[in-house]
Amino acid sequence: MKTTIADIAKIAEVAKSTVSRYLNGGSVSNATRKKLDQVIQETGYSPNTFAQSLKAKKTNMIGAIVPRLDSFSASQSVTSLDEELRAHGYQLLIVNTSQDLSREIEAIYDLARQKISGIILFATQITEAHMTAFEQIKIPVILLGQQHKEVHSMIYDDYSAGYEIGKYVLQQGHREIAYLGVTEQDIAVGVKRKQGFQEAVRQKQDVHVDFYESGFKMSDAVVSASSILDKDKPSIIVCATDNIALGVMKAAYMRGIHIPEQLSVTGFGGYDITEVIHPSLTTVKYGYSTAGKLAAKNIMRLVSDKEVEPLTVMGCDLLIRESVDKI
Amino acid sequence: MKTTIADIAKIAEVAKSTVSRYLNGGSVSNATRKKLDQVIQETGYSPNTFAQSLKAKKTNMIGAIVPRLDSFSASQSVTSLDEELRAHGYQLLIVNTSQDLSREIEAIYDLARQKISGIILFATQITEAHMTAFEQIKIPVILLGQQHKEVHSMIYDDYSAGYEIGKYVLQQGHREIAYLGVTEQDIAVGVKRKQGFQEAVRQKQDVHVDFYESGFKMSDAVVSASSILDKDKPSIIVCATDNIALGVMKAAYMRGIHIPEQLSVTGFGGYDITEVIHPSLTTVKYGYSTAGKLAAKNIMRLVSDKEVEPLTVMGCDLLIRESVDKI
DNA sequence: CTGAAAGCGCTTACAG
DNA sequence: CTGAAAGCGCTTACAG
Repeated sequence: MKTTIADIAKIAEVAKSTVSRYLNGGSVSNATRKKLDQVIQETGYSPNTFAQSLKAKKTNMIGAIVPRLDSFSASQSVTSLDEELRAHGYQLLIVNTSQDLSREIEAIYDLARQKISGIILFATQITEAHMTAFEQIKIPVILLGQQHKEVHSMIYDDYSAGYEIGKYVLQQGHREIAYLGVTEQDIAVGVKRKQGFQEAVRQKQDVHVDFYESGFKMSDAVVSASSILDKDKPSIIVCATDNIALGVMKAAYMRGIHIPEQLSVTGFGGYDITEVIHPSLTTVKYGYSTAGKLAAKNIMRLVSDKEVEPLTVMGCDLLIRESVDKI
Repeated sequence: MKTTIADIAKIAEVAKSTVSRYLNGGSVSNATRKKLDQVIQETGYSPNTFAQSLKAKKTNMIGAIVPRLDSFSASQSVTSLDEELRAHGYQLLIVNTSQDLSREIEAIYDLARQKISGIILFATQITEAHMTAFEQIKIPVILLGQQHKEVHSMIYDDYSAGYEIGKYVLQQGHREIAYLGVTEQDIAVGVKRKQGFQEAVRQKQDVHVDFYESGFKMSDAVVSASSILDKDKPSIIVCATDNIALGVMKAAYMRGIHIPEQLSVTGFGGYDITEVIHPSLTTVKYGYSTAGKLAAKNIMRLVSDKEVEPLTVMGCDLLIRESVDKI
């Protein structure tokens, strides 16, 4: 039998409103406080969150909409987001959309219906439907990983990351380059990284770059890399993500090509695994944990009606390791 | 302005109860159905979930308590759990405990307070406190990954997995073996896998096995492996998890030891990455996705008061790849 | 400091 | 098939 505020009011011989006040830190006389302390102790009372939310018309919940959980970047960011939020009394509700854009839209409305206080969207593409949803729900939203001028956004400095990788690769003497990117639908990963890379190339003479496109999965990359290696002889394959780089390395091994002696490889991301493999992967480290934590701080500010910069740009660090040869 | 059931009742000129019935699939005349269809359409009405739950005294939410999100096994299982649940109209609420056992207990009570319908606990250890919590909350619980006689449990056949690995390793001619395990606090990973392995060894003559213990992290394994290789010359290191195996491989590379020519390595788990690295890792594949899906089915049955086997044992498959040499 | 009362948005018998 | 009414458990002005 669940005890309610009415039960404990009766036992303690006070009014329900007094109990409520006590519970919410309002002023109560010492005598009643004592009594209430005890009664609540004994009954093991705990408030019904629905009734609370129904009245208060809000919750302490923050929603995170994530395209997938089983990726290094997502799990890192979500974990730190969750920890930071919980440390401040918020609860994180994670919605996995399995990379289905329409589910993303559904999730936005769904979360709003559940009176979530704020939303963090791990964004890949921002469509019209997204914007419509944001306008309708009137709940603070933060975009993580992509930017849009009308929404609070947190992005990595993908352009610089691409530029840094490009500069380093050229410095190491590479002139025959294959760039294995992803769809341009993804502005951050597909466009910005490539643009930064291209800028580095532009500043150098006699460089030849072929651009290719792959899916995000390792297995996609294995296929793409194989077809590149079939017809081309680049000294390096610059990959738009660590996952793709891993796939390329696999493809190389499968044909007996040694890395980095016969083929150099780079990635973007800085996944843990890239340090452990052999040779370790030269890549750009993205601060996924830091981003999650910062996203938490920002959404909490927005929820409390405090100011937040419309755009936060997070830096990245070039990680020079073993997968690139000097030629 | 949020529209409520009262608003739409007024607009459609019917009673609130009629609207509610309409919403919940009760019998309504064709005329009123038409009208309601339209009004709800126009107003974009969506029900307040708190009010619903307050009355109904339950939710369509299932809670998952997870020690960490950033592991292959957890993210795989959670993803499929989530998908299966959503396909049946349930929502998954994920609670990350950051491997803190006391947070796990808190989470159990927390979820109960939120009137969650069922709980899936990604278990590592089951303590007294857990059992007390389970009894108090009176909500269906499923343990995933560990077993307890008083709770519905789903486990992998760790004993057989250990046995299979052992049999294979011996078959390949290995006689000087280092077994790198984990704490025995973890019955499944620390005890069962080792016991299965030992059983295989017992059936063979002249085998020498040294048992060591490592933490779960790759970096822990690098250290443990280094100290093993310093003083010992096993022909193989059998590791209790893929993560540990990855760490061992790293340690070997760092000292210029070739795998598998100079040292063989095996793991448990079947993480995706183990197929991509070079040499690919011989390991036992655990069906994390299948497990998640099955856990979803089981908890839904329990929530609907249907019978579920107290113990579900899930099989594993030996994956023979490149990291073990025949000697 | 304390209590009575209204109300949050919905559902559920109970009549009609 | 439809409606009036009570109630889920809590909070919030408003008096006292």
